[in-house]
Amino acid sequence: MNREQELTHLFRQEGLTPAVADLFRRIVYDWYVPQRRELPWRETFDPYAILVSEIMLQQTQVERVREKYATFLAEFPDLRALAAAPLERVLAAWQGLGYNRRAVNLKRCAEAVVASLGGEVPADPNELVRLPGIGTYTSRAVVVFAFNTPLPFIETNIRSVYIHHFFADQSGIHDRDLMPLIEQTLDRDNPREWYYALMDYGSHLKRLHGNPSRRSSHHTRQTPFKGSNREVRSRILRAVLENPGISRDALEKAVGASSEIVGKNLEQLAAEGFIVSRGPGYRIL
DNA sequence: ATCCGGTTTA
DNA sequence: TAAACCGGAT
Repeated sequence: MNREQELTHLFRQEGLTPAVADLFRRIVYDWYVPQRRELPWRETFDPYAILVSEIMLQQTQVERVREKYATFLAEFPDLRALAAAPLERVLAAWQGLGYNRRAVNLKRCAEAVVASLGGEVPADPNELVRLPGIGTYTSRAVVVFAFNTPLPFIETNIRSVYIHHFFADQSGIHDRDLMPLIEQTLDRDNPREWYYALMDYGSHLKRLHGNPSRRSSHHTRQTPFKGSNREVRSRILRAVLENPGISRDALEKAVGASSEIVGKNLEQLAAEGFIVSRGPGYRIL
């Protein structure tokens, strides 16, 4: 019986005892130590840089973030720089990452921290989660990675690890059943490194075992991008970014959608703080 | 053509 | 709970 089978067996026999937790951590760390991914945001403890990386990593693969992270930080090296920057520059730096409202929210975070939190990223997840675009995952991940604080949290790679080892032949698994296991197996001596290990190992398991996270009750499939409103929206934003002051007519031509569709999206983008109508045309707020 | 993923709003 | 939100890799 190999170590993984032993883990499954022991877990079924006695539940998540300290011995089972130890064996589990050993399996994860033994895989991780020689395989550790070198990622730029793992080389800093700057809470701002870590916040930037976590926002970028929402819904976005590591390889796509890697380069943008460096150029973004070069242009906006700290919270105050980002807070003071024109939104137009921030959105331009964001192009290629997708989900542009993350960039708007990130800038708003910077403004809020500078305006009312003394310019320091809070070390308390309950403070962080009040900021725009920061939910339960990001608030805890930032605190764990920036301050090495032992807090339980879950995202897709972590989910894969726990489903693979503790729910091997089940599906429809809810996060509420995973969180206690995450809590009880947390390496309290070095939570930052432990979560790196979980994430790298989980990413590996997906390639090896066909994404165990699909067996989560939280797994969803995105509708096609082609022909979607998301596509129209991104084209509008890009057109305004590239042609400040663009007229409504030119915008409709550039986007290739009906006047009704463009108008509806323009309203939404304005309501979300992306775009303003000024003079004859449209520009970034 | 299909796959991947946190947060917010309804 | 469901639906909306992006772009690049495969």
